[in-house]
Amino acid sequence: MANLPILQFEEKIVETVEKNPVVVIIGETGSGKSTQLSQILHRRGYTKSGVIAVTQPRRVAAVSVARRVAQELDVNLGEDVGYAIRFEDRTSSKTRIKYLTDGVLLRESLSNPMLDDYSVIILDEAHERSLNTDILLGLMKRLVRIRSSNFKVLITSATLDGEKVSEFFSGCPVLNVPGKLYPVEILYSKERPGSYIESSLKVAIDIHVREPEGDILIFMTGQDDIEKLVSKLEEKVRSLAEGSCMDAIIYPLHGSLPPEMQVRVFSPPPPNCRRFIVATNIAETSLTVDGVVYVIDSGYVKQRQYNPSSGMYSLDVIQISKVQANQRAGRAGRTRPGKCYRLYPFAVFRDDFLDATVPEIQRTSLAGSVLYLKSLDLPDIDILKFDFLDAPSSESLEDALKQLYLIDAIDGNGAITSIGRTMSELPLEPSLSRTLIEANENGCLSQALTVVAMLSAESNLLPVRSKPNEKKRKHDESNLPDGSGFGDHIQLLQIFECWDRNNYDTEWCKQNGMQVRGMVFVKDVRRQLCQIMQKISKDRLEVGARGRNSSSRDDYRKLRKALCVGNANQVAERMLRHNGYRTLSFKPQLMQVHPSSVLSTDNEGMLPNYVVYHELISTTRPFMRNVCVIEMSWVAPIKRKIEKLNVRKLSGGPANSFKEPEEKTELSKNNNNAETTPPAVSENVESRIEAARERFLARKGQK
DNA sequence: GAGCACTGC
Repeated sequence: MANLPILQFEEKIVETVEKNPVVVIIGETGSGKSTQLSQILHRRGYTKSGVIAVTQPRRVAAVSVARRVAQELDVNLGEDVGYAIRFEDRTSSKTRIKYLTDGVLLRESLSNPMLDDYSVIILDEAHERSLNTDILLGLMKRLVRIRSSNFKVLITSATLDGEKVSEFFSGCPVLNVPGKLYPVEILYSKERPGSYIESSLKVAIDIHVREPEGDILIFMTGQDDIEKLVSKLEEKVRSLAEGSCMDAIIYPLHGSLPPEMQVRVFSPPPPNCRRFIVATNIAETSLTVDGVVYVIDSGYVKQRQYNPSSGMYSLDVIQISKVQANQRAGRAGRTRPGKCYRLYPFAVFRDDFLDATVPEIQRTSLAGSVLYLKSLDLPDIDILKFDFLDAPSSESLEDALKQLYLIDAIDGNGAITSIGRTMSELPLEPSLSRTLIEANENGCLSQALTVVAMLSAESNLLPVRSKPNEKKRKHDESNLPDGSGFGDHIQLLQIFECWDRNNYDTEWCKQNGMQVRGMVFVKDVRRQLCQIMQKISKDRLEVGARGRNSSSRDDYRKLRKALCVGNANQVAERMLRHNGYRTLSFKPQLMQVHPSSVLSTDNEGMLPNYVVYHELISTTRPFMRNVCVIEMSWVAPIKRKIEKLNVRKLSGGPANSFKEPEEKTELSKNNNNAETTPPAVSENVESRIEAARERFLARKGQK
C-alpha cells in the first residue's frame, strides 16, 4: 500500500479538491485510485460532515474494494467502511466510507434527491460509461450547483476521455495519477487476417514455442469462436513433439460458463505449464487473470445494440475502441513486462478505431431511464434536454416516451402518471413493472411476481449449450412443463411452481438442467419485488408460488391479460396466411417466433393470432423471444391508443418547464442562482438534439 | 429449426 503511486499525489489531490467542487482523476490501472481516494479524503476530514460514497459499475468490485479498504484501515467491514449492493446492505450508522454500485446510488437518489448524507461522491470507472454512471454524471452536475460548496464530486476516468469529462463540468481540473503497470510491447499485424481464429492460433503457438514462460490471454468475440479456437489449440499442442516445449493447458472463459468453470483460471497452474486463456471481453474488466504476460487481441467485440425505430436489439461483432484496445493490452503488464499482439495494423488502430466505446446510453432502450428521470420531478430538468455527457438520439428518446405512453406511465402530454410513479419504485424494466401493477388489480399478483422475476434472470437459467450435453438436455427438458399452449411466460411460471413444490431443491434444478444460481437469483428477486408490492398490494401476498399449488387456467388468463397491458408496446399480429408476425407499434417488419419458444401451432398448423413478446432480437432474422398468447379483444384498446399517439405532444410538455441550460462557466462559482436562469427558446433545444443526433449518425456511419 | 457479449436496480 505504501508505495502506491497515488499517495505521492496526496497533497496535490487534497489541495485541488479543496478549491474545486468537481475534480477529474485520470488513474491508470494499478494507481490505487479505487481504494486510496476515499481514504485520503477520510484522513483529511471529509467524513466529518457526511459519508464518502464511491460508486462502482459492478457488484463484485464494490464488495472487494470495500473489503480491502476495511482491511487497510483495520476496521470491521460494515462499520466504518461498508458497501451496498442489491440484496445486500452492509453499512451502519457508523459507516464513513461506503462503496456501492451506481444502480444503488440512483435508487437512493429517488428517495433522497439531494443525497445529503454524502459529503463526497466519487464516480469510479466513469470511462466505462455505464448507463447508470452517465445518468449520475448529469445528476452530479446539477447537485454541485444546488448543494453547498463543501459538497465534492470526484470522477475517475481514462486518459482519452478525461478532457471531455472536464469540459462537461465547466473545465474542472484534471489530475493525472500514473499507474503501476509494467511496460507492454505492442506488436501490430501487417494486415487484417482473413480469419482471426486461424491467426490467433498461429500467433499463440508461436509464442508457446519461442517465448519464455507466461500465460497467454486471447480475446475472441463469443462462445462459438472460443470453442473453435480451444479445440484447434488442443489439437496443435498435442501435435507438438513431446519435450520440445513446456506443457500447456487451455481454458475457455466466457459469461455463460458455469461459475465453477470460470473460477478455474484463478487457481495456480501446475509447474512448468503454460496456460492459454481464450476469453470474451469478460477478461477485459470483469475478471482479472494473474500470470498473463502475452495478450492476443482480435480487435473485435460482440456488442448488443438497440434500434429505436424498430424496437429491435441486435448483437453485432464490431471493432473495439482505442480505450478497449489499451485496456486489453494492459492485461499483459500486471505482473511483469509483457507483449500484446494486435491482429490488425497500426493504421487501423489509429484511423479506424473510435477513441472510446459508444456509451451504453446510445445503444439501449431508454424507457426505464426516461421514467426514472421523470419520477425525480426535478423542476429545472426536462428529460429531452437533460444534460448528458453524450446525448442519446432524439429518436431514442421519442421511442422511450412512446413506450411509456402506451403502458400508461405518462399521459398524452408527457407528464408522469400515478401508475408511472409506482412503476419507478420497482427495480424492473417498465414493461415488467406495468405488468405487476395490472396483475395487482387483476388478482394474479403472485403469478406475475414469479414470471417477472423469472424474466429478470432469464439468461442465467437455461443450461449451457454444448454439443455433448445437447442430447441429455433435450431428454431432461421434456420433463419440464410446456406452458399449456399459452407460451413461454406461462412455462416460466409453471417451472418456478414446480421448483416451489419441490421445496426449492437444488437437485431438482440439476436434474432438469436449470442453473441453480439463476433460480436462487429468481427467488431473491421475487422476494424483493414482493416487499415493494406489499405496500401497494390489494391482496395478502403469499411468499411461495400460491401456497404450493399450481395456478389454474383462470389464473393463466388473468396473468396473460396483465402481460398484455404491460407489453402494450410489444404486441405482434400474425400474418393471414403464414406464421410470420408483425409489430403493431413499430414500423412494419416481419418477425418470427424464436425457435426456442414452447409456443405451438393448432390443428391447421397455425400459430395464435396475437401474442406479446418480451424481446425482439435480430440474429439471422428478427425473432421474438418469450412470447405469450393474448386475445384479440384485449388488443383493440391498444390499437386505438396507437392511432391517437402524438409523439410531438409527448415530448413537448408544458412550455414553462423549459429552461435554458445553465452557462458552463457558472458552475463552480454561482451555486445559488439555479432559479434565475431564463426560459429556453425551444429552437435551442431542438438544435441541440439535432446536433446530438448527427453526431450519433456520424458515429454509426463510421462503423 | 436457431443460437446469447457484459453489467445492474
